[in-house]
Amino acid sequence: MSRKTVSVSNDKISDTMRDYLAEIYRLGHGKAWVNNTAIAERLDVSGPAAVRMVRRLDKLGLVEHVPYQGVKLLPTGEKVALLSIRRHRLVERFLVDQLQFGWHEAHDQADVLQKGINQILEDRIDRLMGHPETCPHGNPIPTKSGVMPLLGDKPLNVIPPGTAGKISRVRERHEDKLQYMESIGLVPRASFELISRAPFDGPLRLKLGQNEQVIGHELASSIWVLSKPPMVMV
Amino acid sequence: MSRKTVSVSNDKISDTMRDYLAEIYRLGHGKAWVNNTAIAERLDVSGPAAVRMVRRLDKLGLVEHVPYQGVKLLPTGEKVALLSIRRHRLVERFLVDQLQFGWHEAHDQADVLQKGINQILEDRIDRLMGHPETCPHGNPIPTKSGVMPLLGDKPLNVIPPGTAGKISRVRERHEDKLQYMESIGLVPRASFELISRAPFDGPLRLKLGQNEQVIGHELASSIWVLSKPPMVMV
DNA sequence: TTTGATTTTTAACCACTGTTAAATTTAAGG
DNA sequence: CCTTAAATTTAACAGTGGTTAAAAATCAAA
Repeated sequence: MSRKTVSVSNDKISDTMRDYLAEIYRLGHGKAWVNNTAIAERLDVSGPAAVRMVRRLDKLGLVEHVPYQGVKLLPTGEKVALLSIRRHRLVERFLVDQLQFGWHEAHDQADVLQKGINQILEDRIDRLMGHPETCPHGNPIPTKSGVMPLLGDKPLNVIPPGTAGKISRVRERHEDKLQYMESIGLVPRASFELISRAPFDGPLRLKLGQNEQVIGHELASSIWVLSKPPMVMV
Repeated sequence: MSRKTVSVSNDKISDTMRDYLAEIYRLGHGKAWVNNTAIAERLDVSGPAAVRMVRRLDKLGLVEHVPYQGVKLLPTGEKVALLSIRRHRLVERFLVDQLQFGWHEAHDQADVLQKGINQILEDRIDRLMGHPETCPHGNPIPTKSGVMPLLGDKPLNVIPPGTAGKISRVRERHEDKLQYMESIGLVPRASFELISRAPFDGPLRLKLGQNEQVIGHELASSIWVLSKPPMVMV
């Protein structure tokens, strides 16, 4: 074991703390400063509750908190966050593949079920699901050692028309939007071809399977894809 | 709906309270007085913690507590207890049938997983498991309306030699004993025939499948069976 | 640059569930 | 019937995680 050990003893970190850390990761994509009002909103708690927790996490060396500016994960905290996100995404996978939940319900239901998952259950689920690599929305599942796999994908609204590829993930939290996307075949692993993109953040036309769909710019920005650049006429 | 409604608003009852209520049911089989030192032991908390909780449950009208004597479930509390036990047993069933856990691990693991189960998940599990009637140990699963089905079974150590029947359930909590019982085929739904029973709480001989087994009196008292009385020579 | 609005933090509080140490009650034996 | 041991309850306290109201800091606009 050459890897440096996490410097906070594991049982000092409560489930609630893990929830906060995971949410900080999600909000900052692991890097950026996050203001704790956003944390409070996401976790549905009051501002002061978030402030106090953030300061506690700071004391433990899990995050860096600069008053009136925000909070950022430190390496130790990031690892805790990633392990929590791993568990969350495995549970989502389980809910959708085994318990017949829809992908639009997966996130919230996973928040509930996750409270009852320990390491034994997590490992069992991982094994029974065949060590899945992504959650139902296409997000990669961090490894057991706390590393987030990189996909190298990009949002649909930045790639040039003519590009073909596969949808990698859907970064959207609203249930109704998720249901709509599913209904038109906008799901991870689906093949697509971007036909055109109107300027000034206008709508996009794309081919999905046999059909052609037109979607708004905002929706497009939540759809991430893997693609080769289009052939260019010389 | 002619049934009288539970008189305590549901959200006044915490998960911890449900744990206490369920444990009181298990200790008193729903009827007898239970001393709260026993509760404390089962839930692995201090005596005072149990005392305070019992008094709180008393205030809510869920149990009757007589100081220095013990505690007994009132109808409202019993219903809450039974619904908690229902969830517990469904989760045990799920763990064993779906997640490949052994029946000896089921109880403790279910205590963990149950924390993450809400009504939606419970119903889903119930449906996917085909509305099972018993937990892996053979205990009946209370109905959704909070009624415990009666089995009419008896402990093996009180039935007369010569009796044949089926094992209905195994009331044993020790993991090693459960594993042993499973290894000799002493599991719910197994057919048996009691060959002899030595006096003075001596060992019992019984036929299980093709084999004959000898078991101690104490073990026998935890094995409950359904049987017709033996033919008697006149 | 000063003011006023907004964001963020501090202060003070509450509820729940756990703890240990002390007091009390019950029960049992001489 | 009294004494002592054991069981049970009370008292006092700790930690977590939530709340609202007030204070302080930041930001934007006049």
